[in-house]
Amino acid sequence: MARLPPFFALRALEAAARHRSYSRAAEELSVTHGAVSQQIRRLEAELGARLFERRGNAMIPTPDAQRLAGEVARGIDVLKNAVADFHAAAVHDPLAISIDPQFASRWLTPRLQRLLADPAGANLELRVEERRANFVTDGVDMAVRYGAGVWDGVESQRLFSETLFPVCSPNLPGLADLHGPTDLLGAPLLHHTHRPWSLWFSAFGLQPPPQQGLVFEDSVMLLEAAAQGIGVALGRSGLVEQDLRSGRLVRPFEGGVASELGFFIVWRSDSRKLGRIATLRDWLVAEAALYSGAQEPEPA
Amino acid sequence: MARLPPFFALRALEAAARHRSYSRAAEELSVTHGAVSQQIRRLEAELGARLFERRGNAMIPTPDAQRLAGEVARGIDVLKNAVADFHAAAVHDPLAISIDPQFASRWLTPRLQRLLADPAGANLELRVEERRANFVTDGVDMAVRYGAGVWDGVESQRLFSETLFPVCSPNLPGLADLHGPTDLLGAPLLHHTHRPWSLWFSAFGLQPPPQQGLVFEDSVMLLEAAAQGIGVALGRSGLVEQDLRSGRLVRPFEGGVASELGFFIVWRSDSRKLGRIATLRDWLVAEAALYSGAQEPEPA
DNA sequence: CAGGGGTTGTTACTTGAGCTAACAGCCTCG
DNA sequence: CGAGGCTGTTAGCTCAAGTAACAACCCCTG
Repeated sequence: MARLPPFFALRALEAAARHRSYSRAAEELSVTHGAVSQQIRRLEAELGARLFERRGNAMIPTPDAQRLAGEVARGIDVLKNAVADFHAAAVHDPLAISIDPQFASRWLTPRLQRLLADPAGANLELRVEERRANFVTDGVDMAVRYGAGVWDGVESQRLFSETLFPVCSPNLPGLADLHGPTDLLGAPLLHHTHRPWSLWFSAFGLQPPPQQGLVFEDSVMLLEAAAQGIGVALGRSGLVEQDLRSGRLVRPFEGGVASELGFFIVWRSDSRKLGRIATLRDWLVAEAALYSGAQEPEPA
Repeated sequence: MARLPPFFALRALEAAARHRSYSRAAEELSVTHGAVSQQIRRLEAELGARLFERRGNAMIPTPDAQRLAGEVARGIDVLKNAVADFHAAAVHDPLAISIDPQFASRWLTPRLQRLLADPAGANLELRVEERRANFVTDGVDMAVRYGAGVWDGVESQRLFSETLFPVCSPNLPGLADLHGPTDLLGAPLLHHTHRPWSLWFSAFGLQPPPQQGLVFEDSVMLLEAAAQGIGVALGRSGLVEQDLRSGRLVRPFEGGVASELGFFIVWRSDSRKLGRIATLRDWLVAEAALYSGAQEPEPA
């Protein structure tokens, strides 16, 4: 492929051919006429052909130069459009959101109608996916993730603030002897894969017991076991509220630990769609605050 | 219209996206990887968006960057083609020749078949036109002109070498008294618009008489008047040969002046089609030498 | 026809964009 | 775990290219 002459020389040619004047071209390109003159002279040397002829005070392009200028104009247009489209994409392209499946099904779906009716819900691309999407390479603008709210190179905002505390059946044997955190070290503990008891014990400066015995992946099953009086489970404020109200579960003693874990809205602070991200984020946060508690989803 | 980012930055983006590697891109662009890295960083700053993400040893473009790169590639292609077409035009475009009408009708037309059958006659654009075409602005590659062979900024080669000498009727009164140039000063002179007697007299260091009396535009009419014994005409070797052979005209005394005027092939030495011009020029010159004399055309 | 305003040609000089070079950090693979 | 390969980053330099200023030329107008 033939080497491309200096780009600015081509621009100068194009502008000069259009204006039929070096001075006008120079003005348009914000340089002096001398610069245009030199560029075109160099271009003529490189192409091996005269491109302009001076006629009085006008510069007349040769037919060949005119044709070349036209083609160059097309090329420049393509480039300008490419850049313009890139910028426009930040405004018009869907806001791609990678969403935790649990969050999507248990929390977002019931609110989807409301979201879509709101301006914040315009032009979204909701991707419900298990894996943690890569913001840059996957073209994801925003994500809803479960975790401690600390991820590399992204900003995040907590959607729900949740408290962890022990719960058990009101009929649990030895319930009366449980008066504080230390007492739990000897009690039968029910474990959960993603919310280990260690979160609780370490908050009180205690060495947590090994995560052994019954380990549940599903919170519903965990709480069911607790309700049956098999042991003490670590409950989440959002999830056990109903059971506490109904008396199916009780708290052996007061005192909760604010959990670091939870659902977070995550985004890159250098995203080009920051404005739209903020709008949606604020809507989600407001919505979460509105109905705090009972409907919180369970992470995978 | 949005400002275009530095062209080289766009090239770097395009190459890097294609290779998925700054090093490969740098290689292709004949710069160091650092240059590519900087260019893309600047481009990211200017566009306000990440364009690449490092994944292990590969650089993955974002979907947006990929799309932009594709468009940029198109733009670059348009430019490359524009330049390539420009170069190709020198080889494939018709050779445009501006031809003096007299030359075309009296000399070239009878040889047109031969010319077109010859490789030199391939892909020509013959423009028969009175006015002197401008090589640069009119896209003319070559011309056949009548004159002294001296024009600004162009090269030329004489097609016919012609000699000027006095001719008259063998029955001209006082013919016997004409023995040399000086004698003509007193003789009745027949004038021609484009070949004044001054050409003749000044060659002998004589002050030419004023161009008054009978002034012809057409050589045929001029020679006709001379044959009728009205006066002495300045004859051209190419044109009067037949009349001399038939005895219709005679030369009062020997001695001719090489005329500077004549038909010339004219071209620009900086033409991109120099090779093809030379081929055609040589054909014309050879052809003119072949049949020198009788068939020479008359300028307008 | 002189002269003012406008245009391009041309040159020496200068400046800063952007490249190189070199080193560091990180990844991959054998 | 080390070698080789990739990109990130910085300092520093280079030279491509623009400026500025003058010259030449054109055109129009009073």
